[in-house]
Amino acid sequence: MPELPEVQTIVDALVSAGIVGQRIRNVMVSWTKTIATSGPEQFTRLVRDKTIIGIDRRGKYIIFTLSGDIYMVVHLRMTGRFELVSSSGSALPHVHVILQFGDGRKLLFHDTRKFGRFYVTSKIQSITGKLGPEPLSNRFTAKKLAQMFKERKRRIKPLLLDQTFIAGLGNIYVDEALWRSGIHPLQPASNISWSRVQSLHRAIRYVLRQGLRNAGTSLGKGLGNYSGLQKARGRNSGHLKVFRRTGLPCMRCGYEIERLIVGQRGTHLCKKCQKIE
DNA sequence: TTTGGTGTTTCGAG
DNA sequence: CCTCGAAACACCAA
Repeated sequence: MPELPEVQTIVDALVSAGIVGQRIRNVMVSWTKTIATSGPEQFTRLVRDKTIIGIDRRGKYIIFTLSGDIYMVVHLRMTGRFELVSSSGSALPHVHVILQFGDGRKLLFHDTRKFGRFYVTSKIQSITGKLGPEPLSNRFTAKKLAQMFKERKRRIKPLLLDQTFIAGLGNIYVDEALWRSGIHPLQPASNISWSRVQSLHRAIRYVLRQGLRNAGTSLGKGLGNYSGLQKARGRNSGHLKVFRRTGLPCMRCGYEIERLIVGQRGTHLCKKCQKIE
């Protein structure tokens, strides 16, 4: 599902496709609830004839900066995806929003499970203000992470999934980062040793950069699974060490990978390599 | 056929 | 402060 590397891959693809500079000539909304901040009519009024000035990512949000000091922000949630097509129509089912640009191309928002959301706002802080730090920024250091863990009694996995604690991590990359750093998902955050915090900090940045380098993680072949713009599949699934490897040998020690539920999420770990301290 | 698993966020209850 | 569970949905595998 789209986490930081997948969302960044999509943002990069949109920029490469020359979407920045395009004027939004026409808008179509066919599933009302996809627009979170207003009804479809007002949404159309707000974005039509605006020019896309920039496309950025913050956490798992895609931020389109539009002319007129407004932002159109998209969260893909679980199955949201974009497809860019030339003026002729689309064959995909579950297309809920279409933006047509000045050059005739259309950006289709496709979302099988309809959890994805569009927001329009003039104050970007209303969306991004609550998010935790960006894990790939220079300001996110091991020291900073140790400070963030201090006094936090919560279990490490749900904490890392909390977007107000740190932005952009999801189920896949959290399992991978915990495996790499040898930390048990149920470990209370406040008593992780300094050397393990350093290791986790490195691991988070490593797995995210690896995901980015491989253009994201695509699993399975169903429509619900992540793919980038133009249906491009990510190549990262072959690099996963624990996620969805239940019953297979740990790639570090050979012990069987187990699956448990932590905070209502499927969680994969090696109990030999990942112990509670 | 039916059931349950899938994963992101938000909200309410305890 | 915390944790849990449900809801928003459709699909797919068993």
